[in-house]
Amino acid sequence: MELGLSLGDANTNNTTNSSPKSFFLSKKNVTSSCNDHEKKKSLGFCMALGINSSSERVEQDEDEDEENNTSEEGTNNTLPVQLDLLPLVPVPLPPTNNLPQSLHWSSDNGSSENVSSGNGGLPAARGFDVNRLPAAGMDEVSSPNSVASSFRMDFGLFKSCVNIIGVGNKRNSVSAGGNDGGEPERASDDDENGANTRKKLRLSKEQSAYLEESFKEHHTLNPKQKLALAKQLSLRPRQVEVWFQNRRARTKLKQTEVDCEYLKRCCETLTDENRRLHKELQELRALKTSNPFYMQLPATTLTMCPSCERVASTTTTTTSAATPPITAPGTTTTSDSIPKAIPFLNSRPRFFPFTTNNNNPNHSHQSAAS
DNA sequence: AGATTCGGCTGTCTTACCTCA
DNA sequence: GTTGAGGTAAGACAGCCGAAT
Repeated sequence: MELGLSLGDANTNNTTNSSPKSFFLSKKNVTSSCNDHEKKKSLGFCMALGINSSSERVEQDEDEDEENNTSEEGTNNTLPVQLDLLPLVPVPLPPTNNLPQSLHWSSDNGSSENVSSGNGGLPAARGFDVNRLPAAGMDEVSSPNSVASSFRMDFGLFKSCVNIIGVGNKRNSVSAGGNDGGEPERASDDDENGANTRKKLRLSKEQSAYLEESFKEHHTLNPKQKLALAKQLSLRPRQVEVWFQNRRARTKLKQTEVDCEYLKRCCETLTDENRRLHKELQELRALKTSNPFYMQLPATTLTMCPSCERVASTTTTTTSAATPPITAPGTTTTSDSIPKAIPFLNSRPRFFPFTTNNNNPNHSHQSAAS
């Protein structure tokens, strides 16, 4: 099911034809990605921008392209439309040189690939990446709890199998029964006592930070990367896999929240604008009744150019041309003023998938708003 | 074409930790 | 200062689905 939120002509069937004047709320993504969050916060509506979860796939594909060292950068013909929901806010990335050491992914061809070079490998996809929010820095994202709590976990929680690596712990590799490098098992993790209890551990600060940095570079891992990361962090590959799964899910959830908030603001702005225009219309009608000469204005028909979607006017002189134009105070009927009266629509965000043919050489319409 | 494998996504459970009264 | 309730974040898992083989 697709919900079409049309901002354009109500007469056009935007949901069925290819005229992209509306953006859609994909039920698949809305229900799935917002489900947990809506239970808690009831944000009203969520939105899946783009093309049915393609953004995640885009990141994955780009990552894989990096790994394969393909030279097809920027030549991807199947590049999905990236809809920037929010204004591009240049948020400085935290320095990545605070890693314990550089991340070296072993690519498939065996060559070691240093990926800790800033955000060079990051897909510049989202205009507003929740991972780069200043308030969602490394520690805040990965570990909202205090540093002390993390260290408390490291040294105080594990009763029988504390094995410290650096400052962190190695409890997981112990409980894995020496499964490092083994294939990820989907069964529940039995600890060394054979108890089938699902013991939950807290990753150390260093482990979380390392995983975060890895996630900034690659949102998905190939088996080799997963094994290398698990070995480096003394975690089970399954743990790394699960961590990335959860991280992706939470990133998506946060992005959905951000998108949702932005769309709510857009909706409020449009509602206010609609209210204001209704009020203006009422004022014009009132003026029309009070001023009988008002209707002797040259009839001005406002039409929208289907090509550039700008308002044009055609004046039909049905009345005396000597009649001076009378305009209502504060209101204008010229073609220039109409778009200016709708500042939001003039500065509409680029995520509206409008098709503009302004570069069309055959487009001879003299733009009134130029 | 159907079976199998694999990886990602989603929903849910569980646990650790924080806040506050 | 201690404690318990409530909330939240995060780790873990099962099930499902799509793609690849």
